[in-house]
Parts: sequence; C-alpha cells; structure tokens
Amino acid sequence: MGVNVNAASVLNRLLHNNTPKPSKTLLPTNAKSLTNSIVADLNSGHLRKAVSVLFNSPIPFPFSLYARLFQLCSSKHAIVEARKVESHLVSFSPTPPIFLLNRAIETYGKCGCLEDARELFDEMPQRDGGSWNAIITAYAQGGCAEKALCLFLCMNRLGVSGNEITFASALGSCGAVLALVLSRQIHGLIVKCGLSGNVILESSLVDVYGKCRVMSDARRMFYEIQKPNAVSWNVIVRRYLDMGQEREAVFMFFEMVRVNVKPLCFTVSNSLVACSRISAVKEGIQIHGLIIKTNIEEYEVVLSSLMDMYVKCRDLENARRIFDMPRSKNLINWTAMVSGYAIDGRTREARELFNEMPERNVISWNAMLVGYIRFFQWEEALDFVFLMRKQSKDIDYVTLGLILNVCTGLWDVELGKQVHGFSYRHGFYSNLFVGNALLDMYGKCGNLISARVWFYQMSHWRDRVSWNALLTSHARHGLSEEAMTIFWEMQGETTPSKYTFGTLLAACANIFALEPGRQIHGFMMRNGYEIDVVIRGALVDMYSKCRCLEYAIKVFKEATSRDLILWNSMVLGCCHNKRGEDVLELFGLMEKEGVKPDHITLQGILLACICEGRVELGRQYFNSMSTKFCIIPRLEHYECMIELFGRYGFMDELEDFVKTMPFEPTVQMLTKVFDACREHRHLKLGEWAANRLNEI
DNA sequence: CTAGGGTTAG
Repeated sequence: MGVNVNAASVLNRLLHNNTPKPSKTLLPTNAKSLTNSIVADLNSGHLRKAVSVLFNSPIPFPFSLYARLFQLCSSKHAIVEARKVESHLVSFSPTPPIFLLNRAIETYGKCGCLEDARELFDEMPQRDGGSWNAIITAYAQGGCAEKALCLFLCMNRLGVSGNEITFASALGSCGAVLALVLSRQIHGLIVKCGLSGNVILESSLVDVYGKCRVMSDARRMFYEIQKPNAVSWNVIVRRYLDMGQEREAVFMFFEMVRVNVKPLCFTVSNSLVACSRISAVKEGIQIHGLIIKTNIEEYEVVLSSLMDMYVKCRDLENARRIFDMPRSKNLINWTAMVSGYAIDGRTREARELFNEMPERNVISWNAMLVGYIRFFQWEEALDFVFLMRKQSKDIDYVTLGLILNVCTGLWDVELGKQVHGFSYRHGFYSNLFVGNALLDMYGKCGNLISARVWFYQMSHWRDRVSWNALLTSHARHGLSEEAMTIFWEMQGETTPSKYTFGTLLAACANIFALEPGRQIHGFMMRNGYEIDVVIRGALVDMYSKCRCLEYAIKVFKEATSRDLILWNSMVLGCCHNKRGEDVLELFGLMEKEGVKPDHITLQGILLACICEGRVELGRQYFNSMSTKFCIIPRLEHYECMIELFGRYGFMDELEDFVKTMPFEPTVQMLTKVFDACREHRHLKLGEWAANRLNEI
C-alpha cells in the first residue's frame, strides 16, 4: 500500500525497547502520540497533513479516528484523502467494522465519486442496513435516482428491512423520476413500520405526491402532519406554486405565518413569486411588511423576489425604491428593473438603465428586446438586435424567438429565413419556442407554404401552440375553411385551447361564415369548455356579423359578468344590424351597471344616432365626450358627426362643425361634405369643400 | 452517525 516505516517510528520503537514485530504491542505509546498528532491536525483543519501522517504509519489506529477523518473528508469533498483513509483502514485492520465502511461509502458519495462508493459496497464481505442506506443515499444525492431506486428494490427483495433513512432517500428519488406507484408502496411500508408520525417522511410524501401532480393526495398528506415544520410548509407552498395554483400557495403561506412557524427564505421568495404571477399586490405588500418585521431584508434572494413582485404588479415606484437601496444593485435586480420599465412601455427609461448596467447577460438583453417588441418599436428592436450581436456573444433560444417576432413585425421573411438557418446550424433546430416563433413568422407574413412545410417538419415535437399558430395564420389570411380543416385535424394530436376558439370564431366573423361558427360554438358546449368573457365577445361578434342578432343577444345575456369589450361587441353588433334603438338602450344598461364607456362605445353610440336620425342626441353625446366621459374624440368620431349632419341635411351645423375642428379635414371628410352639399343643395359650403380638395 | 424542502431577472 506504499506505506513506509519512517525514521521516527523506528527511533521511537528503539527508545522504548520494544520488539519490532507485532504492531499491536507497539500501540499504547507510539500509536497514542501519532493519534494525538493526527487529532491536533484535524482540530486545526489540516486534513492533508493528518492523512499524510496516518498514511505513513503502518499501524492500525482507533476506529473513532477513522470516523473523524471520513467526516472531515466529506465536508471538504476531499476524494484523494478519503481513498487514502479507506485503504489504510482496510490494510491495517483485518476486519474493519461495518459502520466504518458505511462511513467510507457515505464519504465517497458526498465527494460525488459514486463508482468508488459502489465498488466498496460490492466488495464488503458483510453489510448491514446502514450500508444499504449509505449507497442508496449516495445515488439519490448524486442525481442517480433510478440506480437508487433499483438498489432500494433489491434491498427489499433480499429481505433487508429499511428504516426512516432508507425511505426518505427512496422518496427523494421517486420525486425526481415521478415514480408515483412506488411512492404509494413506500407510503404503505412507512405506515406498516410505524413511522407514520415522522415529520420528515410525511413532508417527503407531500413533496412526492405534489411532484407527481396529485395535489389532492399531497394536500391530504399535509393535513395529516401533526406539527408541520418550516420544511413541511415550504413543500406545500412550493408544490402549489409549481402546479400553477398561486392562490393556494399564498394562502398556505399566510396560514404558516398564522400558526407561528417562521418561514424560510425560500418560502418567502416562493410566495412572492406566487403573488407576482397573479398580480396580488395586496398580499405582496403584506409579505413585504413581514420581511421587515422578521429582519430578513438582507437576504439577496428575498429582496430580489420582492422587487420582482412589484415589477410584475406594475408598481414600478416601489420596485425602484428597493432597487435604489444600498446593496441591491446586482445583475438580477438590474435586469428586473429594466424589464419592468420595458414591459410597461417606458422603453426609453428602460434603455437608459440598460445602458448604465456594469455587466449584462443574455437575460438582460432579452428583457430589453421584449420591451421594443411589446410596443411595436420594430426599428429600435432591429437596431438593438444588431447591437447585441456585436457586443455580446450570448444568444439563446429566447433571443432567437424574439428576433423572429421582430421579423414578423417588420414583415421581413428574408431575415426570418436567416434566423431559421442560424437555428439549424447552432442546435436550436428542435427547440419548441424557436420552432413555434418560426412557424408564427412564416404564417403571419403570409408565407403559408413555408409555414406548412415547417409545421410538417416539426411533427415529432410540435405542440398545441404550433397548431394554434398554423390555424391563426390561415384564419388571418381569410382562409377560414382551411382553418376549420386544421381545427378538425388537430383533434387527433392535441386538444384545442381558448386561443384556438377565439381565432376560429374571429375567422368566421370576418367572412360571415355562420355555419362553421355555430359548429365551433356547439363543439365548445358539448365538450364543456368554459365560455369566458373573451370567447363570449367573439361569439357575439360572430353571430351579429352573420346577421343572427338574436343569437348574439342570447349569448350576451347569458354572461355572468361583462367587461367593456363584451359590451362593445354587443353595441357594435347592434350597429352592424342597424338596430340603433337597441344601442341606445344598451348604453343605458351599461351606465346602470357602472361600466365606463370608451372611444369604441361612443363610436357605436354615434353610429346608432346616424341610423336612427337622432341628430340632436348625437351632438349632445359628442359634446359631452371629453367633459362627461373623459374621452378625447378621435378621427372616427369627427367622421361620424360629419356623416350625421350631412346625411340629415343639417348644413349650417355641418359648416360650423368642419370649420371649427382642431385639425385639418381629411380627404374623406371633404368628399363627404361635398357629397352632402350636392344632395342638399348647399352651394357655399360645397364650393369651400371643393376648393380645399383641389388644394390637396 | 445517516434523512426531507431549495433561491431572484427574459
């Protein structure tokens, strides 16, 4: 084993006049001083020196010393030293105790050397339960869940019974590979072994059920825990968050606080993430208060999540206040702040902050780019992409998807094709995010052939989003029949979403296709899809455009809640069917329900006045727009007034109106005025309009 | 002695 008898030990032996043969007789004096020296090294943290002394002494040492050496090797991840300690142990102790070999396995595991751990485990002449625990835990923590579970099953087959340690490790591995059936079996074993009250095992069960997406069981398990500790609460909050049940996650967090369990930093940060996902700013502020009260502000992660909560809830002032605090200007917070301004449309401020960043990564670049795209600033977006390519080597799938969005916005299929090629060459070929953006680009730019070809090439990894993109691109280009065909085809591969239905109904409305529209409505009813306010608006729109106003009204009346957009769909639907009186009646109901009208509603009102010939009423509404409804009249409102006065021969009012408008009349307006003058024989205004038209 | 949860930005 390469252990030399060194000079010091020889001298020692001579001085004490011992016979140099059996090392056992040497032990008391010689070993004692060596042990002391090793212990001294260990106490001062000199692991290498301690091991080297041990390695150079060809004598056995007390087992407790080996145990301590393994312990230190574990915490320092010192694999070389661990191997030396083990080889020394097996060389000089003819039958090393099992527990020490178990320690060795654990140490190898902690050092990440699973091969060493397994080799030792296989070579052990005898094993106990601890040996199994050691190797299973080593695999579980080393990311080899399958191997851990394999050994766990093997152990059970051999009749070795597990304890709480075994089950905890096995459950951890079950969670990693989503082994639900095995988890339930282990649950049974835990009950059988009388370990039901063990809070660690119970929390692990909550965790594993949640990871396998069986929240009902996770929840039941959680409520079975007599005294859930901070980890148990953390698990249940995290599982709800991962399941997209943010309300439940936040609720559990406050429950935890209510029963006086001090939340961990992770739990606080997870709860804040839950708040930001559902824009629960009120709850977020409460958590903020709690953070201050419990003094966990100095934790970087807590503060970052808090800041992001404010960003996501669009409370940029509070986010900025945290960002401006002394120690909080790190890369993550900086990016979050840039993103906050960017998604709020304040792209100039976002860019200023971005330019000041001392360091950036791909996420920072993407955050800024998202802002330009969200607010249709395509030229700025494109310049920014070029700058990014010049200044940074970073590019990932999000960047590529965003660049494709820019191509879509600029209608630049050539650039899009270049991105396609780039993705192919750089291993993003089968990335779904990129793939769907590519599909969207081809489709929205009207290149339906390429869209279909790419869609076909994606057939092994496409998802529902891909189907929706293909469908939308056909619907948007007036190919409603094809869109319907795609809709029926997609059933064989995936299920439609509300986006699917929204697109399809809009497609039907655009070409006044009643029959397919009714089919979709029927499909949704038969299959129990929720008719939310958006879909309801699309249905109202479709039915009214297809001249089935009674159906539209029926759908409208069935709504449990109505937002402004739904009201507007109904108002415009009535306009479209020349039912001016109904519009005016609807407007009354709308005011009664306390829904504030917007510029579209008022356009509907004016259109209704036009078709009913209510000139005076129309004028009243127009005049009260900015004073009563706080809506600045737009071009289309002025057009309505010109139509209203012109059609019913109110020529003096018309003259007064066009000449006092705060902007120059458009060609369309002048033409309308001219036509009205001709019909109602109003020479003076007619000449004026003709002259203005000639000047343009 | 060995076991559970797990971190913020696009």
